[in-house]
Amino acid sequence: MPKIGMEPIRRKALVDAALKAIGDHGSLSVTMSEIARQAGVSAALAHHYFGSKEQLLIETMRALLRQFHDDVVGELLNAHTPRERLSAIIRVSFNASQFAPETIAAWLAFYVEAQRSEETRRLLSIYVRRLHTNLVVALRPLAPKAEATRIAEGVAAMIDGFYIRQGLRAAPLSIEACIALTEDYITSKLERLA
Amino acid sequence: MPKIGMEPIRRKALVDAALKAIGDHGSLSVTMSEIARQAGVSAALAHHYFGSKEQLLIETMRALLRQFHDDVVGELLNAHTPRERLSAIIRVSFNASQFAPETIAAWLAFYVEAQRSEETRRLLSIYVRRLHTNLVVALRPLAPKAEATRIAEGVAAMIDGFYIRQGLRAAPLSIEACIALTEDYITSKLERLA
DNA sequence: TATTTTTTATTGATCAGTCAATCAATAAAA
DNA sequence: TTTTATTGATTGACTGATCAATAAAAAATA
Repeated sequence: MPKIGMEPIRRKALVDAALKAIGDHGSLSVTMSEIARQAGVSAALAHHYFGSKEQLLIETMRALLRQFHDDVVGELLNAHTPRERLSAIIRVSFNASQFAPETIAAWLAFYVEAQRSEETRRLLSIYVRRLHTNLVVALRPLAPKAEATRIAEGVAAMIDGFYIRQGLRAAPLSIEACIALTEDYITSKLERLA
Repeated sequence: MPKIGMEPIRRKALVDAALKAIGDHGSLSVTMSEIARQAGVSAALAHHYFGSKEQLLIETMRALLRQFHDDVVGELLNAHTPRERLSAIIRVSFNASQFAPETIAAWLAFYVEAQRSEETRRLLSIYVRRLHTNLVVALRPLAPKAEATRIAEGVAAMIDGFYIRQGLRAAPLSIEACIALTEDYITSKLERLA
């Protein structure tokens, strides 16, 4: 019983379903059928709206990126000092939605996919650059440019590192511990400048 | 023209080929045929010696782990002060063979595989624990236990973070820069204790 | 020593299963 | 009547795994 205007609804449902499926499965080698079933539609419909599996996965990745970006922007609104801005960025990186096992699995899977897919690499690079820029801008009032850049690189690596380690349920570091260690890194580096 | 005693030769060739194929392909979804071709044998032979693709991949991962471990042990022999030991560990993490694109791709792929495969997760956990232990042992003379642990966690995350970022050929940080930033993190943290 | 038997090495052919993609068909809305 | 929504059925390609067949080396036996 087809109702009109389903396209955006189905697209969103399929992207959400893809994320869920990737998370459950722990990799991008999920089938269109799995995703479609999760979304409550047929695999044919998924192809109808996205053309190909690759395209659906890229849209999923875009959604992940957008989610992160929105979270950052939201948190930055309430941050008024440079240090608060740094904390906001860190907090978002480790907040519950980003740190959910399925989200982590998806990010990891996309990192791997970036080895092969130009488009995925391009999208991940955007994330990397945005994070870097945000960090440098927040650090700029607290450190000279060269130093701000280097701290930003260290922080970014630390965030990604904690992130992938969380993927192995083996390194039992709490969210709070990850945040504390990252904050502490910044503090240590800034203190040395004073 | 079968010669006797081929088993160890073929096993090694196949594991090397798997690593190469994974590196080229950028993921674990390589076919047995690809791996076998790379090793110059038939796919049937690969099955003959390893039983299954999964087993071959696990052996490949083991080889990667062993290589890393051997490198660490080798470097630690020449390191006599605590700080030298730390530098040795860092140097190995970023040395050319570990930082080769195909090696990085393989590590990344295994991180993803760990989401699904118990055995892979177990192996990766060994790497994580070993690295942690090595770092803590080296740090112990320089910092109280609790602090040593925390620095070790930060360093480990940083290493892994730089690592996966290297996978995206987008974040152009040289090996030397990664080493310098990691060393610098340790220095900053230790200075604060003095 | 000459022979037969067993073990090891190796592959081409093939099976059985999976999966992305396509398409024709159906039906409700416009 | 055209457009939008939807699916079941099917196709075509791929792939992990198996197996029978071949041949050389080694071991056993005569």
